[in-house]
Amino acid sequence: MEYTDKQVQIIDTAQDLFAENGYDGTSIRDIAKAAGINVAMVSYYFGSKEGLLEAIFSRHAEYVRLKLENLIQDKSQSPFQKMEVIIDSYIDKYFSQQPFHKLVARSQLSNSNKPVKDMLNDMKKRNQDLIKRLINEGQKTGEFKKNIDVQMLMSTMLGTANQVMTTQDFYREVNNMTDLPDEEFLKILKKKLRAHLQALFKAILKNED
Amino acid sequence: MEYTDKQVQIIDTAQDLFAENGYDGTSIRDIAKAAGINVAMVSYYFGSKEGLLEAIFSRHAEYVRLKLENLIQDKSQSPFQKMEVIIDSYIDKYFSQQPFHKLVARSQLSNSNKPVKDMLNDMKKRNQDLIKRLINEGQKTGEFKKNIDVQMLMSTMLGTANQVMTTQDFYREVNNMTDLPDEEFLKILKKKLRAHLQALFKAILKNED
DNA sequence: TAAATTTAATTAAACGTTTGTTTAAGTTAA
DNA sequence: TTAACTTAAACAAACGTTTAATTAAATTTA
Repeated sequence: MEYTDKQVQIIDTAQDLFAENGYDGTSIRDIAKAAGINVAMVSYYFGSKEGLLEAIFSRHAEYVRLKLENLIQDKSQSPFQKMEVIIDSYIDKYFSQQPFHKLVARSQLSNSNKPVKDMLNDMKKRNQDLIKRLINEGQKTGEFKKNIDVQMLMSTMLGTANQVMTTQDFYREVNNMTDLPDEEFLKILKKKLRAHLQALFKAILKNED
Repeated sequence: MEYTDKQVQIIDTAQDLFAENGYDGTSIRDIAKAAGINVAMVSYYFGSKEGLLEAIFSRHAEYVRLKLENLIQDKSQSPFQKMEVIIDSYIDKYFSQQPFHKLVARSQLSNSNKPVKDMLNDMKKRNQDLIKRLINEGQKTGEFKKNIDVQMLMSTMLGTANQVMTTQDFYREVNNMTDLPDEEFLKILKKKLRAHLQALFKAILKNED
């Protein structure tokens, strides 16, 4: 699916507003106003408000898949090094595209929007299969332990990153970092999260040398 | 704050509907219909729809605090044993009160409802302070490691549990457990999650003997 | 205790907004 | 001269909340 500049502009705007105020909490008029377009354009281009939401997700699905596939085929890195890259790029993506990931989290919690949920599930399944292959590779070389629950492992990565992101203001308050510039605070938070997740993955995945 | 039976009935109904369809996705008329009351009763008892949401959270806050405080003061268990109890009771609560925890997750993602967010943050801060005390205790006895990021640790517990809960249907599908009875599936899932979290906590907290 | 009075609970109807979507007229570009 | 785009206006439906009237319960008075 290809989109014109105007359509992409609508998608981007809607993505931010959906993430900020929720799907139900965002009206088409809000989107139209923020994007500087007429309310009828959403129906014209995407059929409906729900169609717009689907367009938002489909635009991301392909990008993620490609990136993962390329990484896994890379033969210059060991399985655990690849795992570290996955953690890194995941955190980067989480923080650089917070609105989108908030939207994903919201959509997973929601019961409506069956096509959207199916799309998210397909996305996740594909990604998880790729990671499973990576783990199998590491088990063959003896770098990884034998019994690994891939799904629990991924739930920890996604869940922890999500939790840290959604409660970052709380984290900031508790640690007296409210007077720090946003950028610097996020840098520290990312660093902490990265170290934390890598320690967790190491404990679960790696065989003691 | 004390509530009459009728008020509790409204709170319980609203809690389920909010969790299922979101705050914005649930109308006062939906709540009234499901609870078998008139639409005006919500405004009459709780002032507004938002007031109802606050009532939902305030009812839980006290309960959690009491339980945690009692556990920590218990001298018959070691710090790590207490930590295991915390994980267990957390998982139990997560699964037995899924609608409520979905609602919490939704509310944390949402930007509106400042009083509600403040209440959630207070709740979390109190709980985290108690757990911090528990960890300090374990560090004094030498059972726990020195450098522990309590907030990252809690983010992993809450985040992982949340992620597993919200994507349980996906977990079920991928592992070919769709024909299993609900109850049995949840039992297995809880067991896996418990083992997973305990392994994580052990790796992060405990000193090698 | 019985009746009278006050307070609380409950109702249906109506309020003004806002919602997603459609229409029909207009503009721009191919 | 088509076709694609863009618009303002209108649509019915749903929203949270308020109103005023009515019933039920509690309290006071006789």
